[in-house]
Amino acid sequence: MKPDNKIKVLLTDDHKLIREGIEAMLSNTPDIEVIGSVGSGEDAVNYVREKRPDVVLMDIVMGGMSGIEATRWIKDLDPSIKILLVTMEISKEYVSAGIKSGVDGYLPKDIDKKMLVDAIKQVSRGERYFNEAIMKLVFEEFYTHEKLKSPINKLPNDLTKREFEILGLVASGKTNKELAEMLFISIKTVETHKTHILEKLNLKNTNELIKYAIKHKIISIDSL
Amino acid sequence: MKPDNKIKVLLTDDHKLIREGIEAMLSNTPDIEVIGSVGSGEDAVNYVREKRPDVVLMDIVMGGMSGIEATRWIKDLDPSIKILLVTMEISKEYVSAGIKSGVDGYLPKDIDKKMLVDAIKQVSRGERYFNEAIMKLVFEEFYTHEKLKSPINKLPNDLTKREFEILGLVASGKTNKELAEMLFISIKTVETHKTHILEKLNLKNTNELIKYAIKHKIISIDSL
DNA sequence: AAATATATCAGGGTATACCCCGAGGCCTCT
DNA sequence: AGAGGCCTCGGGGTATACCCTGATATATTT
Repeated sequence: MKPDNKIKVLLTDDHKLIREGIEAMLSNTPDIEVIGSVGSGEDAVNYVREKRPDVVLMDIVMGGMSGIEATRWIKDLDPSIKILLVTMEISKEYVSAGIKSGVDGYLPKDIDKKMLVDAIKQVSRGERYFNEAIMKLVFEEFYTHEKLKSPINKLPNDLTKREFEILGLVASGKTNKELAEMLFISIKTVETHKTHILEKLNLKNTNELIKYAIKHKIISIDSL
Repeated sequence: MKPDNKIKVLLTDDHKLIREGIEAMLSNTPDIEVIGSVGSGEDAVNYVREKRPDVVLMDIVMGGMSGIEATRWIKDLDPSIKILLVTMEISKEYVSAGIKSGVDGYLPKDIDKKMLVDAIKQVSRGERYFNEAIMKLVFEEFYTHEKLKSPINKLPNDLTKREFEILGLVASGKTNKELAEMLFISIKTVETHKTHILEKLNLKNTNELIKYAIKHKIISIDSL
């Protein structure tokens, strides 16, 4: 972008009043120019097909095509076009769906001029614009989602304390000898424990034990 | 929790020094009592089996079972026990894995006393403790993950076709003898291939080979 | 008091994995 | 024709894992 070129912005909102409000807000900024203003997602996509704005301010809730859907289309046409979603309230579904469709930022509708200008400049530079509230929301969703989808690991609870302890260490790659040394017991004892573990878990050897341990998340793949 | 009962805390870290440091930090707090201090994930799980702490402070990186895995096991035993992960540096993988395993909070190791006490009290009330940096990190991961789904699992190695074939079979649990029989080659040849594989992948033995294979999706966990 | 579970260890054995060395046949590329 | 990579195989060795049979001590349970 040449320094004398303003950032070309397209406004999309089915409320004319809001479009005009935003346009007024941006009217006196030196680096930003509103080059268009449309009232539907379809129009936004068509507009982008002909003229190429740098940034699209997109309302989420509109009659017809939603802002999310329009975003998908526009990003498919030209991923370099930056899209800022604008929304009344921050909702989980919209944030997640918006991210999936490839938006570059999220704005509340009650934004002030400075934030708006900052956001537009930021995404036009290729950065993203998400405020704390959004990130917190994403975190919450991520947290509950990740937690719920974690499978319940059946525990081989007929193992004794010592056996359990050894199970973890064997799975992490320790040899019998190493175990004997680090636990201050003889190799024979380690072998006995291991034999019992293999019996109880119905396994054949250390190799199967490792696979068992990974499958049942006794050790994690990340730690490998 | 009765008001006259202190919050019972278990410390888990394989560095005794750090355990003692944290214990000293918590020694003069009226509402918190350190009831135990162990040096491994296995010990933590076993300890929790007998005594029931309210909160477990858990190091992530430990010899043997990781703090993440220990968390999973403890949460499976008793989800009401709150777990705070403690880590040197904040890493994407750990945060994500930690959340999946059900942790209630995340602490950096260079925490001061006030933050530590706050975090413990907060999770013991059933709230979560994650700071801004963590949430931002999760957001970043969520964003890139949702946007770019690039599950290209390439194998950055110079294994030959034959070696690769054998890698898969070894990982699936075949012994050298079995391989020799099913491939109609001698055990010596199998050994040679395996030696080359171990060299090229910088591994030590079959155990590590299995872990490597699982990590790199050469064999799937489901097939175990 | 007796039975059971747990943790410890030993002898003596076999099977397997892993190591170091060398080597011949086959292919492709230069 | 030579060089190099790949696949094949061997001798001979050590280390480790695994198996079988027992044994002792301690603690818990019945």
